[in-house]
Amino acid sequence: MSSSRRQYPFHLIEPKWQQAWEQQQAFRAFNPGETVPVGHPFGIRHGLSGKVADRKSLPEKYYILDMFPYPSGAGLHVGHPEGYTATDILARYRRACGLNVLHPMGWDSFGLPAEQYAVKTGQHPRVTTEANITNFTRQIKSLGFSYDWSRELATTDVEYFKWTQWIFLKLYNSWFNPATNKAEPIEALKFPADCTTEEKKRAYRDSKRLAYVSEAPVNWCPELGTVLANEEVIDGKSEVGGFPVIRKPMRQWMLRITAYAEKLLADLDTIDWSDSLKEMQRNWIGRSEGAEVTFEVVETPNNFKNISQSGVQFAPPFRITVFTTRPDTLFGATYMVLSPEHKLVGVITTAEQQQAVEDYKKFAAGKSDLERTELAKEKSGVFTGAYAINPVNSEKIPIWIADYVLASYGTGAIMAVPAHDERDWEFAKKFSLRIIPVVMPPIGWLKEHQPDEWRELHAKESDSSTEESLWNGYFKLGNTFKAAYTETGSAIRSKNDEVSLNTLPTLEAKAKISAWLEEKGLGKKTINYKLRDWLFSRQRYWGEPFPIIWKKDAAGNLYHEALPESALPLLPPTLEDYKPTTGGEPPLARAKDWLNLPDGSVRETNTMPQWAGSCWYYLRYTDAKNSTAFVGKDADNYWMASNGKAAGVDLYVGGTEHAVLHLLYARFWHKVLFDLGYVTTPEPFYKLVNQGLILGEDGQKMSKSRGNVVNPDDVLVEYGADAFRLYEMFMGPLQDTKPWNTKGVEGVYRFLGRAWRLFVDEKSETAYEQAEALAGSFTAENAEKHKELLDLILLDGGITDMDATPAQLKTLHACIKKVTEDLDGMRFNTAISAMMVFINEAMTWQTKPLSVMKTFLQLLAPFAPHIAEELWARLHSTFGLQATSLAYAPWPKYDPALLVESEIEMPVQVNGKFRDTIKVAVDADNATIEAAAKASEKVQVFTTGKAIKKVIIVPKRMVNLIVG
RNA sequence: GCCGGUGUGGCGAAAUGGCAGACGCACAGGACUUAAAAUCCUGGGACCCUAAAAAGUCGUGCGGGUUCAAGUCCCGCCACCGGCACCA
Repeated sequence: MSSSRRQYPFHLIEPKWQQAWEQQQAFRAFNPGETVPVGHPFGIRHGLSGKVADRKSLPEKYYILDMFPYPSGAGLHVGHPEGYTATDILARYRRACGLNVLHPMGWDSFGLPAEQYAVKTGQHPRVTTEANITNFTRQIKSLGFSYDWSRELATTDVEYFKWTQWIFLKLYNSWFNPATNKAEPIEALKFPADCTTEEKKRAYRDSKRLAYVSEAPVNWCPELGTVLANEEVIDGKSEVGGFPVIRKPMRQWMLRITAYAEKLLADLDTIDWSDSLKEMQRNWIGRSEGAEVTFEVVETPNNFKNISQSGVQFAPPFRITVFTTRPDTLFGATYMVLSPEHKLVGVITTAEQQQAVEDYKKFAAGKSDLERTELAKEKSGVFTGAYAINPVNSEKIPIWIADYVLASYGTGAIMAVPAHDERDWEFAKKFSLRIIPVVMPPIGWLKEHQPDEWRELHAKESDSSTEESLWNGYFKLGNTFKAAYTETGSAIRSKNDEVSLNTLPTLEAKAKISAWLEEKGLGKKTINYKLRDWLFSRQRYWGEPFPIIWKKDAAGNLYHEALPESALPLLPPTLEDYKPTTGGEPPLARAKDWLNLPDGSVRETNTMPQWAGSCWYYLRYTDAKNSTAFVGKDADNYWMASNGKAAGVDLYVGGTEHAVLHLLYARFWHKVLFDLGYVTTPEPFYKLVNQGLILGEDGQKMSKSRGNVVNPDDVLVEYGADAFRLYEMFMGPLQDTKPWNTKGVEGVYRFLGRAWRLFVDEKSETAYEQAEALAGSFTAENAEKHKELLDLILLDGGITDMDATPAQLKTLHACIKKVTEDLDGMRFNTAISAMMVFINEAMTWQTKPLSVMKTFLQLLAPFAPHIAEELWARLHSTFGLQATSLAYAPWPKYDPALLVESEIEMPVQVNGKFRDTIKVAVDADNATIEAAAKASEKVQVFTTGKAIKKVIIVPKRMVNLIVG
């Protein structure tokens, strides 16, 4: 900590204004139907003081949102305020522009750390969570953000998670109707004819619900004691903590997000997000178009064991359906591969291969996800002993199993075309399977991969040979590919009695064979997605309990049933022991009283993941106190409804880490709520910006272990909130990754000091300092006294009520223009540099016009609101003006006429090289400009004795003389 | 491997196809001071020449191209960052 003198008394100014804003509720946003208190600055600005704000009288809305933080014990990190400052600047700017700005903050407060702390100490997670929220609130408030704190929420609030549970019930009680392409209530779903019993009806509905129970291999993390969603597993390790994750079959709740794959993908085109983020979501959804093709398995004397699986009897003939994106290569399919988990494996395997197949299945099942990725280089698999018939050429092809075919994608089975697929190629090479090329590559491909063959062919052929004749020669010589050719090309050797693909380019070949397959009932066009359903239950204590109970039917089988809405909120039980169990039994199961209901049914003991609460918090902010609905119609209509192009949240700022987690989940929930008619827009976040990572001073990612973490509290003590805010924005473009530099904070701090000294009287400041020294350092107790001291500082006599000179006006209006345009484009760093330019210029003025200085404070206010408010208030009282709130003062407009120069400098080039500048009248004609350029001595050095061949004049820009 | 992004002084960074390096940091020199800090003023891409300057040459990851003119547009590479990764 330096002992240097403060640039200005930010330690008095900042608490003073934060308190004033809070008392006045200055940044409260008003909903339609609310009464605007008399004297509220918003009401004064918009003529609504003391009136009920109906939708027509309210100005246009602007909803600007931060990703709410998880209130960790470590407190605020410098990365949090980066996004928060950006949104705060824009919120303040839009307010000044006259919009009704909704800018809320809250807490994503369910989560693992509080629970782990509870396991260690026995302290209830609610206690630590509340303490952390208190600390976060203090830190965030000390930065002077203009949040509407009346809308604060926490996902752990009973009044909040009641509605999270309510939305879950909506998911549970809905299904996706492909005919109408939207979610509908499950009661409206018609039963098929064979649903004759209650059990069958129940099973049918359960198979359609958007929230359903599935018994399948899931991601189990033993260290965390819970299952995880696919999105939470990175390279076989948990996203939180980096612990190993294994596959384990468990009964879990799933959300049918795959029903929305197409909408989630298509609607990306309607929203304004960065390309990279949209691309991440597109990749995650992973749409691919192709066809399903059915192959019949050949019956041999020693295969086809008559086995029943999950109660379903299997009987021949057996058919295997595969998914392929290249149906045009079907003639090149020389074998098939099933995933080891494929349900037909046990049925078709021959006696001879029985043991090998069993061993391989065990081997594959024993691999963790991590091992599977690491071993990906080497293909493995075994022959089942069975064969299938290729439907296009009746060839008998062997059926293998291999773990490079995934059970969870497509149909869990493939046709292998080794000539045209990298993976099939490797597998075929390893196990000496046939390779038949059926797509003709460009001849250049042969030159690259098989130069010897290429030379041989070229030697034989004439110059006029076509690629086709070269390839014909190639195959005639008995050559075959030495690598897989996976691109498109013309089909070859793809012909049977009914259909020929030969000579067709890939796209047409695909269409032709698909049509033929469809006609024959052998296949159909299909679209597949990589996206899997969302695993939605966790074996944890600190999460929303599911509003579900389990009952037994007449046969003694368990079935689930939803609680009625009237039973909400369903509170979790109090526990002594929050520990997860090793077997995957949730901690809630320990609470026997809570678990067992009088009628013999039991409660669901899993809880929802942390993402549940963050899936809809942005909706709750619009109507945070509503006790009869998760959000009221009017509130949703006003804050989320379409206005021109924008819909939903107008601007959402947060980190990239949520690209395929929160941002995908929230879009999914929103679309369901939209389909069911509860919200008015199909997308929640119209525009989204990712702030870049702030690195440590050493250029490395900030982390405790590296010891390079910057604590905002420390920066605030030394430089104040305004300097902190300004620095975070001055570092560089918001979206960029950039390193922290404490010297840089000093730079903007000095800028604020220069701005301060432009206004205040140096002598009175000295008097204040002496008084402050006597009064002792600033504490909460002597805050009032210090505030009085602050009043000792008087304005500088250099500010006068005179007219501004044209030069001064020009400086000011250039600044207004730049700052306004940069705010619209979210270029905060260059906006700040424009204000620095203004201050550097204003420092040279003998006298400073009041009007100019007032306007400058308005420009500064969104960035450094405390110092701006203080100086604004002082200017008004000193000059006896009516005190108004700076926060709602109308944003200044620049006058283009003032920026017009009478004389301008133009660069002169000779042969494209800059040589001199000339001064000409702004409206000078080309002849005058040319003459002035030629008259320049520096230019003449390069033109004398040479002919000027051409003169290029771009008015108001430059002159270029071309000499020969 | 595939997709997306980024490459500009010692550092963070600016530049509607038109004077590259605004603004800030660090640095150097000066003023003020007994001294320091703070503040204020001045300087600055590299090279070459010079006592100093002027003038000149080169310069936005590398190689080409379009253009009177390219950091900016086009083609081909390289490096780094982020995401996905046996998805048929």
